[in-house]
Amino acid sequence: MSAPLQRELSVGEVAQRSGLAVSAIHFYEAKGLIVSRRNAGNQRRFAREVLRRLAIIKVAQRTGISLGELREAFATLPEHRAPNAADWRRLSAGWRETLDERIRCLSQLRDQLDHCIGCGCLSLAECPLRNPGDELGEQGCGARLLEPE
Amino acid sequence: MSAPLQRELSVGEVAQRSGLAVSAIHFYEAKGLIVSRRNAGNQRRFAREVLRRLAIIKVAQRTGISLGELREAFATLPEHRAPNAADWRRLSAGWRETLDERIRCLSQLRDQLDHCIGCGCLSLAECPLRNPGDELGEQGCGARLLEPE
DNA sequence: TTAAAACCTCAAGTTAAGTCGAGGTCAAGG
DNA sequence: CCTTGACCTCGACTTAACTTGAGGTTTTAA
Repeated sequence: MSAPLQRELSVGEVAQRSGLAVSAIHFYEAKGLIVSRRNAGNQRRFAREVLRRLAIIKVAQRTGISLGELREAFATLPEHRAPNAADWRRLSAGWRETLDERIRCLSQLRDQLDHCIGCGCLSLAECPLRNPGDELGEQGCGARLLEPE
Repeated sequence: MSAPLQRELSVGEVAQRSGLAVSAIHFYEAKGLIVSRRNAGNQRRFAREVLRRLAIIKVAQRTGISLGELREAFATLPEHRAPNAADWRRLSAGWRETLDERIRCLSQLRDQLDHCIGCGCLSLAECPLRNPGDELGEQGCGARLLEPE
C-alpha cells in the first residue's frame, strides 16, 4: 500500500499546513518544543505529529501560556509513545485553570475600574485599584497579573 | 505657613511613594509619560501630581495598556491645568472598553477550551480552537488576541 | 569640612518570541 | 546538466519595558 499519509514532512510543508513561518518552526525546534530528524542532505523531516503540537502551541499561546511553560508541559508527556487524547486533555485542563485565573483577575480589575470611573477616584489615594495589596492582592491578582516577577 | 504638602519630590521620594524603581521613573520621563523640572544642581523635581500619573500608569498597564497607548491618552489631557476627575474618568472609561474586549475574547477561548477538554480534540483538525477564522475570528478575537500585529 | 548617600547621563544588557539576511548546500524538473 | 527554489547555519536585528553599570556631580548630615 502506498503510505502518503505517513510520509514525513519538510519544514516548508509544515509551515504551510500550520500557518507558521519557517523561521518560527526552526525557533520552536531550537527551544525544544518540537523535534525533527534529518535526511541524508541534512534537511529536517518532521513526523505528522508535529502539526498537532504546533496547533496546541498556537492555542496555548493565545491563552497567555509562554513557550517556556509549554516546554515544561510537553516535558510531562510520555517519552516513548505518541501522546493520546487523555494526555492532551490533562495539559489543556491545566491551561484552562491558568486562563480562568487570568479572566478572574481581569474581571476584578474591570469591576474596580467601573467603581472608579464613577468617582474619578483613580486620582485618589483611597482608590482600591491603587492598593492591589488589599483585595486584588489577596486573590493572587495584584501586581503579578502582567508583570514578569 | 509651612507648605510641606506642596513640596516638590525628588526622584527617590517618588520611587518610594510610588513603589517604582528610580530607573523606571527615569524611563517613563524619557518616554514622555511624566515630566519634571530640574533644580540648580540638575536634579529632577517632581510635582506631587506625578504620583497620580504613576498610579494610573500602573493600573492601566495591568489592564494590558501599553506605555505607548498611555502616552497617547495622556496627550489628550489639557495642557495648562491639572487634570480633574472628569479627565481621568474619560481615560479610564476608554480603558474599560479595552479591558472588556480582552475579557470577552479570553472567555470565549475558555469556553472553546472547555469543549475541547472533553474530547481531547485539540489534537484534531476539526477543533474550533484550531480555526480561529470561524467563530473567534468574526468577533475580533482570533490571532489578534495576544499578538502584536 | 568631609564622607556617604543620592543623583546625573549614557550606553549596554535583559527577556520573549521571533524575523531577516548572508553565504552556502541540496533537490527537482526541463 | 544546470538552474531555480527550497533548505541549511549563524549572527544580528526587532519591540517592549525596563535594569545595570560606569564614571562623574550634588546634597546631606555628622
